Amino acid sequence: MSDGRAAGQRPGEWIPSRPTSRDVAERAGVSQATVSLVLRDRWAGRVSPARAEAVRAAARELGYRPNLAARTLRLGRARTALVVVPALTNEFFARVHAGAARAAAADDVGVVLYPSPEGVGTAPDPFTSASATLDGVVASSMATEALAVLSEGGLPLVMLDSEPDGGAAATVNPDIAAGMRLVAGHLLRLGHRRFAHIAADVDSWTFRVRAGVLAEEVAAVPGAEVVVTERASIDVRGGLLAASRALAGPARPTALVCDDDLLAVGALKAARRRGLRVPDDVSVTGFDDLTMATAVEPELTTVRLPGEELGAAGMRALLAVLRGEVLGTTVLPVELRQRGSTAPPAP
Amino acid sequence: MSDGRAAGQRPGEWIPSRPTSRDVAERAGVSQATVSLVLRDRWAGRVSPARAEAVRAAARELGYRPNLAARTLRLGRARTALVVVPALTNEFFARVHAGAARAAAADDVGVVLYPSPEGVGTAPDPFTSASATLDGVVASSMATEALAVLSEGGLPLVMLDSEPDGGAAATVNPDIAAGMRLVAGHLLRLGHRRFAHIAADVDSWTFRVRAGVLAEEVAAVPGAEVVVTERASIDVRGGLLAASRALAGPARPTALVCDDDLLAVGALKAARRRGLRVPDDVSVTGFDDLTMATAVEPELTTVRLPGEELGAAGMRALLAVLRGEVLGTTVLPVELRQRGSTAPPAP
DNA sequence: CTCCGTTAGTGTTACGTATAACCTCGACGA
DNA sequence: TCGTCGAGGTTATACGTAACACTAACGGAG
Repeated sequence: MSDGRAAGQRPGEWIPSRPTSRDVAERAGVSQATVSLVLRDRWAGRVSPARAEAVRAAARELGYRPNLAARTLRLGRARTALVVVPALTNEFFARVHAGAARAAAADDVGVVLYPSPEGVGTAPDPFTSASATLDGVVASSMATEALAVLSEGGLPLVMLDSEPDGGAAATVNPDIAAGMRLVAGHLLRLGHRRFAHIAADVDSWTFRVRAGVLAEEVAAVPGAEVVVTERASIDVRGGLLAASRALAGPARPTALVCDDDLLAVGALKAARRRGLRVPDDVSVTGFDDLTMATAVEPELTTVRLPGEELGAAGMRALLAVLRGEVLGTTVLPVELRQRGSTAPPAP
Repeated sequence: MSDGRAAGQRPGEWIPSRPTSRDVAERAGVSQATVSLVLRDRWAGRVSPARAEAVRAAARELGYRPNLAARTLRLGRARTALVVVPALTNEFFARVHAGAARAAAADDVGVVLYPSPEGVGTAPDPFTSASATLDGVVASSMATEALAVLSEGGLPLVMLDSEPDGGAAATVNPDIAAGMRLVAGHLLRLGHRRFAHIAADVDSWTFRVRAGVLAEEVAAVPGAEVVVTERASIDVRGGLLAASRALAGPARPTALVCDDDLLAVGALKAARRRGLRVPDDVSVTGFDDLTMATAVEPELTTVRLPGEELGAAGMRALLAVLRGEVLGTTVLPVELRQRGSTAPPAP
């Protein structure tokens, strides 16, 4: 090895070697330590302004970027958080991510997104497959089994739309119970008495709450009843199948309460296939207020969950936990968006 | 709250000190070097099976996870690739990511997803905001300005659905031209002669190709014409507005050719609002074959782009480039999905 | 008995950064 | 005159891992 500088034993193949802080130091005629001080803005009263500017100029000319691996190793923390979402395909979680990324960026923290693949058991380990060193985790409404995997990481964990006091360092939830109360109240006031619950087939806290509150609210009105509950995978097809089954029963429900807009869109299709008009023959409601909710005809009455704010609040909670603060559960308000898919039942 | 595991942190400054390979070594009664050899599976003929097993047991008991920052620093490569998508909200790019992640995992490489925020100029630098050390980049059909930012990273770059020979180390494209030819041929055979092009308002290669091929194919048939081209932001609302304008013109088109399913769904709504029936009064086509394409009524005739395969092929290309291979452009086949939104024009 | 190859390890180093600890020099007060 | 102080740096080191270079023991061949 006649290579002067990096005669070291680089394993593997050739790597385009980026300039290091030492290269910058050499070019600026200072020591590596000075470069670090200047570039980290720790130079007040320790480096003269002229030299500081020289260092910055050298860095700019070389296109220097600090090696994140080395920085992380040295500092012991990565200024990076992992955001875990159950599905990327679901627009709601894209919003959650956007909010989390925004909040993190405000604190100069980066975000790595981990979309948990279907079937958590078979999923690759989020902590290594995310390939970044991490300081903490924000995870959205996961199934209980997925939650168990996450808590093994040994990292501060903030849960979104999850059971309060469920072992996480903090929890941030949209007010799911209030959302379902709004839906039930709206439909009951319209005169509906026979409900079907098109439920998600995921065993997570948020869906248990939805089922519980719906049952509760309906039971509070004499003569009202949830005549059938059908479970469905959270996509349009699942909603279609489940709603078809629900509508096929003997005492046909007049309102289909769906745990998710995707299910509701499927329910819309199911109703149409059975020759039922929405909302004249059957009302349909969803959850989330996805773009799709206003893309379909009629537009969906749905509960708007503040996805972006949820992600942002979750990230802020994580950053607070990392600073040593102790947090409990935060609850964010939700809204009912009344649109064309709900109306009084046919007499 | 009283969970023993997660509550193990003292108040104040707590550094999440995970066990290191040295801790494992001590517990197993060997040197740190041996731990590294065993855990990296480099021990064939260098460590006795008994000791190797002891090391693995110690690692398991301590819950040891190698420090990725240290490993990356030592190796000079991260076994991590960045996947850049223009929008997370778009299901198509979720598919691209899924494919890329799958292909990367097969080679034991991790993936970090970077959803380019709106307005690339103002976006935080993808390379630092992704917070991971990276070996290469796979980027999907970006606007030309975004591409410029990416090429500054000094990393091997594979572009998806982009201009061949556009400066990337390799390019993988769905056969967009063939897709548009299928759409145009289908509509022309049905008898359509007056077309509107509902185009994306993004200046990228893929959309220029779509416009070019549509114009070309239509011009090849006497009497056929693209009577209007409307640009729209790639979402349902954008499609609605653009299609409204297109349908308001004097020589009303009988077919709305949309650059994206989201635009097509908007077009469906626009037609309905104007009292036009689809497909009887006007035909509509899209691109991508999103879930939404079959959620609407009528279901969309659209070009299915192989999103997952695109991502996987892109990642395989990147890995090949990292191994030193030289690649050109790969083209993946596309399919026309004929559904209910197209029919012969009214006489 | 010596030489050599093999097996089974260990010692040591470097990766690039951040920072504590140290050094140097001129000005200044006593 | 000397000690002291602060400004303006530099030197040295540690972070955790991977792997090269080395060693020691042992057995068989010459």
